Amino acid sequence: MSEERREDRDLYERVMEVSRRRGFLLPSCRIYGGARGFYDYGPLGALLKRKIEEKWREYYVYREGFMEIEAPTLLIGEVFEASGHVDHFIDPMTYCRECGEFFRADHLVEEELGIDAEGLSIEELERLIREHDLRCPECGGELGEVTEFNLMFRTNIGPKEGRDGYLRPETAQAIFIQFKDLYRWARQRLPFGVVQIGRAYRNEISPRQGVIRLREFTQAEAEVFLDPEDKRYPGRWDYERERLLFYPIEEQRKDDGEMLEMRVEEAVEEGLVSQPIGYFLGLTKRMLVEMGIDEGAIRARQHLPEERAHYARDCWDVEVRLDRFGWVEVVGIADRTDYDLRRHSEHSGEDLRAFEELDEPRIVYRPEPIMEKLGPEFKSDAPKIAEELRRIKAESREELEGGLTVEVDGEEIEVPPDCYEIVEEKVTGRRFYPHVVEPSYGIDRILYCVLEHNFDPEEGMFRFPAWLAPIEVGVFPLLKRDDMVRYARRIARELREEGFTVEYDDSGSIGRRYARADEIGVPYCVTVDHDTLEEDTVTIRDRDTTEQVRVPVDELPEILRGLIDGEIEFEEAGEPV
RNA sequence: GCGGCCGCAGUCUAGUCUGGUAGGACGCGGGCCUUCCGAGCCCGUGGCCCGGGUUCAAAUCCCGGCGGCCGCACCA
Repeated sequence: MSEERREDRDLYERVMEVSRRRGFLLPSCRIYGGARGFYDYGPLGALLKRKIEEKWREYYVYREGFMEIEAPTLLIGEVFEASGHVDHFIDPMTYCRECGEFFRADHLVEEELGIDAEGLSIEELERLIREHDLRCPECGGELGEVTEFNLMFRTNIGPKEGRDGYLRPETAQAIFIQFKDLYRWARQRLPFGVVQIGRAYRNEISPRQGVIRLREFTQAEAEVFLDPEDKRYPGRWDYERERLLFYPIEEQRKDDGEMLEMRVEEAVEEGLVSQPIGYFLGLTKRMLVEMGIDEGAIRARQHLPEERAHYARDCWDVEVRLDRFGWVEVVGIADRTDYDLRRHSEHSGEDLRAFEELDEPRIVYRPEPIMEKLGPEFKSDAPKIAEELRRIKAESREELEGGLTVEVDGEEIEVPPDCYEIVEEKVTGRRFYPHVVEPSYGIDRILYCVLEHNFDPEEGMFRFPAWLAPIEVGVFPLLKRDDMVRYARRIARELREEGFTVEYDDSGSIGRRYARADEIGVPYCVTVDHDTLEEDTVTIRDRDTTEQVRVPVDELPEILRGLIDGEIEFEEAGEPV
């Protein structure tokens, strides 16, 4: 009966059950009844997560050479005002008391009354709804109170009121606001990349699906700064040769739309994806496959215009197919253009532009305002006019002669020639806002995909790639006898000193210990037996074949390292048993 | 946030309808056994999601909360 029931449960349920029982993932705050949208990583989960993050670093930091920074998760309000998150992340909501339908209060007022409701306060929206007796557009029911739905967690910094702060809804902003220093550290040369791995927070209305939608989650983001005039990322690796399933907007809109399988380089050539996005799609696919995710269950799907974020011009998700949830976004690669740097420049007053030196300096001409003339002539408008004049550049002196027209506050103003002096200026380069292509990884989702895709439902165990297994080596005495126990403990200690994650186990029978190790995906188990005591050799058991080889104890660390790094085949690791 | 179903040791579950104070299996810890693939035997560990109400008495009935699953909505 219970066996039958076990088979009824879907993969998600089984994976989560093992994960909970063996300490990968557990609901937070359990003794207080749990907290939706929050999960703890248990001992094995924390190890696994670290290995995933480290693999990510291998790709982005060690191989691409991107700079890694780590910034606070709590940032002051101005940052998110500039980034657009305050406007785009806080929605006034209302709902129907009859049918329970949920609405954006401002959209509803706009549609029903035909007025611009943007920026209206909660109270004003509430008043408009009551005054005009607005009803539910679905069923005509009475509407509930208007509440501010705040996707960002807001707090105060400092005592009392203090300064506004938000827990970051994405890690990216911290990178943009440090652009000046980062650019300098990159020797002021584009392209360059900056990464960050860290927590981000979103107060989701209704988080579900375990670790797939969390209120606190881990992002690994890379911001790749590119020259908009040559918006390519010349990667040093061959990820563009990866084959991938592409699901572009046009196919999604067709009734019989299908995914197109091709190499990244072909997709770039055909104009399906931009080169930098393509490069990181290919990179991502290779990384996911390395983590044991099924190649056929990975695709690149382009965002439809209506689902794009406020900052994105184009965005492709890398999705992984899961048993229960279908295609799930695990990585988003967005073209953020110069949106963020421009906004932060405008809001902070800092110039966050890059500079490129020209091969040959150019001579340009510009009007330099003469304030003694401008002042008496235009009074209080003079400073603004001067500012506008300084913006004007010309190829030749003649273009500026005989007076100029500038626009100030929407008004055309004629500036007579005696109000400025034409000066010659040497231009040595151009200043511009770099564009940003952002591959953004949801580490928690990837971790769940890794669990599900490496889960063997027949045996009820994880078959992680050896390098990824949270516990790399199990060490057991064949019998729970003092001499074997001592020997095995010593081996376990020595392997730990060599940097392996090791589990020593002497409880129950040897078969039970292998089974326990299999369940959490331990790739190799070392057993101390009678021969070990005689001749200092041990057996290594391979998780996936259950075959064993016998090796000398003093070569054990080296052999295990080779096995885990995939440098030696198991059959060649020692004498077959 | 709405509606439906649900909540008992680490896991799976009997008991809930009909109120009388919780039983099993696996796991886990210890012991025996001395054994290379979840063996056996003995001992032990551990539970009614939280709060309130009804009642002499609540796992059981009622209300509220929290949490889980499904559908809707939300997920820039």
